[in-house]
Amino acid sequence: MSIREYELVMKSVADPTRVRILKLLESGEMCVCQVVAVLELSQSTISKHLFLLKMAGLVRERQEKKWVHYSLGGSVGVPYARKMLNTLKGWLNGDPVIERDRKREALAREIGPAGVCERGMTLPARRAPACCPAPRKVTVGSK
Amino acid sequence: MSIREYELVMKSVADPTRVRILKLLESGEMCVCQVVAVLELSQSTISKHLFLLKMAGLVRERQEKKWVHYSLGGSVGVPYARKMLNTLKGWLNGDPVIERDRKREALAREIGPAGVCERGMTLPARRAPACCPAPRKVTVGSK
DNA sequence: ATCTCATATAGCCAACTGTCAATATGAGAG
DNA sequence: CTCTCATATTGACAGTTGGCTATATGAGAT
Repeated sequence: MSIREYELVMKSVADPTRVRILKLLESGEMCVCQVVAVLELSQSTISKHLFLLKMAGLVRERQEKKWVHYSLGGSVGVPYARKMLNTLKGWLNGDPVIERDRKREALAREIGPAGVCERGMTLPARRAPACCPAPRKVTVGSK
Repeated sequence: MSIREYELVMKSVADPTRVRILKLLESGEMCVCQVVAVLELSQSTISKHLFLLKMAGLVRERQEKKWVHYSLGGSVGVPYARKMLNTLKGWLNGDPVIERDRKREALAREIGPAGVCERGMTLPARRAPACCPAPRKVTVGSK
């Protein structure tokens, strides 16, 4: 309702990294390590972005076993958030960055949180054949 | 279409000052001096914001006499911009800041661009009685 | 051609933002 | 209880942003 709340939501969705996260979550919840693996940003960076999205009422969190899963549609009572999430579903679907993320997302969902974490929050090079070892960890989580 | 264009539009509308300008323009075009008078920010600040809004395809400009008038709905071919302008029409209408701006906007429209500029881009204290002199210019344009 | 004045641009500065490496936290497993 | 490990937090740093003052620009008026 207030311009302050509006600003919180809009600034949250305006950032490229955060909108990439939101687009990932459109097809279902993901754990932090999966998001890290897909976007190839540091774990602390992803964690901070998820915190901001949560503050804006755009995502909610759920703990299961050792993983924290995030999903779309946080607290009710944030009308701007829900409206923007809905609008976003129809946007950016043709964007090359988003499409690349989607492919990597499919991989991350295939091998699951445990699989991703075993590999040090990275993804297998190509379709997961459930055989390939993790890459030699020269600089883990780099780039 | 691209995430870059998306970012341009969304960052533009996410700023409180710029959304205030957009809300002003919802009831019709205004010249720069009128926007300055209503928002009580420096002329250069307003000018810069209008430039950014124009770049994002959210506003267009039109010169008439010595004044430049800005209005909503810039270039076609920026789908995000049009969609956001439409969405914004239903938002923030109850916000105290926006409501205050609306009252001042009415004053600015009453006296017109010429009237506003004669007063050094300020507004009369209350309903314009077409008589009151401009305030002594101690520090013009200051808060 | 010159002057005026509304607007645009340039330059500056403090505050904010996004990223990473390093470290702290805390729930599950043993 | 202790250890492990996924996630959160901290601190540092570069880049961006939004505001201002001062100055440039350029179309109308004279």
